[in-house]
Amino acid sequence: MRLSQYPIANLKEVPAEAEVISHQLMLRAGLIRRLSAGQYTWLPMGLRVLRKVETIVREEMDRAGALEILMPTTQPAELWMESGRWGQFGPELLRFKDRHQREYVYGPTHEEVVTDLARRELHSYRQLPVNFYQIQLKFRDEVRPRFGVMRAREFLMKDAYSFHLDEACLQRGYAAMYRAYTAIFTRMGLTFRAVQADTGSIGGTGSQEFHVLADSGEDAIAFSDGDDYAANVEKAEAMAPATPRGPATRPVTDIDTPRTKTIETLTALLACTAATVLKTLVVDGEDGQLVALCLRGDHELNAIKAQKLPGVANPLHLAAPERILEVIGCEPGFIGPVGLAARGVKVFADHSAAALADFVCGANRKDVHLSGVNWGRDLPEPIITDLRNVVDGDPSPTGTGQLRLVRGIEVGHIFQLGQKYSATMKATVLDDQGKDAVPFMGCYGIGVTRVVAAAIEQNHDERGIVWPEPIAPYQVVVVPLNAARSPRVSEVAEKLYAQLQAAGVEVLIDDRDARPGVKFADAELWGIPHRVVVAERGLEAGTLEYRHRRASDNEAMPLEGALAFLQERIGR
RNA sequence: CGGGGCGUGGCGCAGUCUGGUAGCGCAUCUGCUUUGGGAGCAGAGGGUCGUAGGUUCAAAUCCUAUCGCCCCGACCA
Repeated sequence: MRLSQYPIANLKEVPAEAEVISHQLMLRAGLIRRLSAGQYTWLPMGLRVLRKVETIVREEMDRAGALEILMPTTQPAELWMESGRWGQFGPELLRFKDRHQREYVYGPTHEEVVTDLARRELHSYRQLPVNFYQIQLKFRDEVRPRFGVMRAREFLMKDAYSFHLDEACLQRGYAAMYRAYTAIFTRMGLTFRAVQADTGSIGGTGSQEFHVLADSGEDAIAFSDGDDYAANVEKAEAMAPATPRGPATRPVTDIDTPRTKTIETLTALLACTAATVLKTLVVDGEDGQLVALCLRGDHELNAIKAQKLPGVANPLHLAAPERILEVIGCEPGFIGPVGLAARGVKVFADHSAAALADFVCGANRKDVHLSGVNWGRDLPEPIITDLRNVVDGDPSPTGTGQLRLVRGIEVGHIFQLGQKYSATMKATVLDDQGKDAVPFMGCYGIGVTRVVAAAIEQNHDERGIVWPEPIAPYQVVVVPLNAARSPRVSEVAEKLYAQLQAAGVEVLIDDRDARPGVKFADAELWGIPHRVVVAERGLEAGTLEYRHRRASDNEAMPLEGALAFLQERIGR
């Protein structure tokens, strides 16, 4: 493409709406434009990247034996009523009516539609296993769309759904998708990690997420430095401490702690570490009761784990202060587990909280804490469970190595769904005995648009985007300098451009009447991997200047054989 | 949905408190000069100040309502 004929100008200033770096760079480099909250138009330069991501996904899905289909974006509500999700989904599901007042949804996901397809088309076990996938726009009416295309309301997703006669076959299909995803993100040139994940509301038995590693990632992931264990922190298991609880050595004592409502102020006042303090959080129970969750002062509650506990409301909700005052007789800030059982409050403690002895906790009286408290002596033993987020240095649940924490952006998720949809929607096939069998399903998603933003989060510098080569919009940019004054520069640049094009290289020529600085800045903002400068200066010596986007210096390249030089660098 | 903030040429902002008929930088267009890291000079075009009411001789500015957008939180395959 000729940049002289490209109408979208790069922005020097960052639009005020953009907070994260990928969003800023995508706007500045003219990859996307916002239409409204969470909706973006993809401009030519951005769309090329999106299509490359899509192509890699498609090729690897095809290679894995999946079959591409295309389902409608809009779906009749009946299917959602049939699966039961019409009631389960909240306002995130965009609902509307057609002219006949028939209810529809804009698909946020396609389990219902694909299951409906399966029950119409699949009748025999001989047709299984099968994996249908599509690359399709989705709409989810997110409470708060943000970060540009990273968390948009409308986005492009690759969603695949597999059908299997039995669970063993599902496992094999799932494993094949794991391999396909690994191939996909590897081919894209991204640094990523597959981690065990919580299955969330989708349910099912096994689930793994694929995260692009980036410091700005929304998710924390934990992995062992001793083996290949890796899990989302939501899911990562926190082990009981290696050293058991010590003996009780001190009596319970009141401590005056006026206005000391946080662990931070408490440890400052008492000159102790947070690891010797017990923190008590009170949440709503299932039945209107309250439930107390005890953690060591230096640990953080894991909401996913907590809301799965028997008797705890799901979703997790911190109890209202008024309700706590009513039941416990004290405002939050001075809550402790002592005496709660007598008030009908169930007490759970994290493994490490349960291992404390002679600990400090709230006294359930304003401005008072207790010290020297011991489980079993001063209050009943709690229900011991895993309640906290793992922290860096925790032992790995596998027993090998320690956990390390990094941040990631979830770009893929694979699930073993089981028979949830096939059973509810009666998608059965005949097995080899001629009996009805309910297929096992898997579902596998990749956020195609999100991959683009994640790639930028992971690969950029102060000058702009640094595309991994497999997804760069163009491979090479030819930059003639001062061509207006030098017919020779223009000739050489045009010839090279034509050669590269003929050789099938994706090439840009910056034939704009612009100063060198402008051209360099734009090429770097766009993140084009290979840059060739054509200028009088080098032509005298019969050389051009080559520079890779990641390099900091120019390299001379011969004018004769320029094509071969570049092809070698591109790696073809 | 709770909390906070912002809507003024395409983009970034000032002006609002204290009412007097809109300004700066970037971008765009024209001309001349310039040409290896986002050029200089001269000139030009472009805004009913988100929208709708109200107060006033007079509203970007004050009042009311409303819409949109952003951030934090809760929420989220």
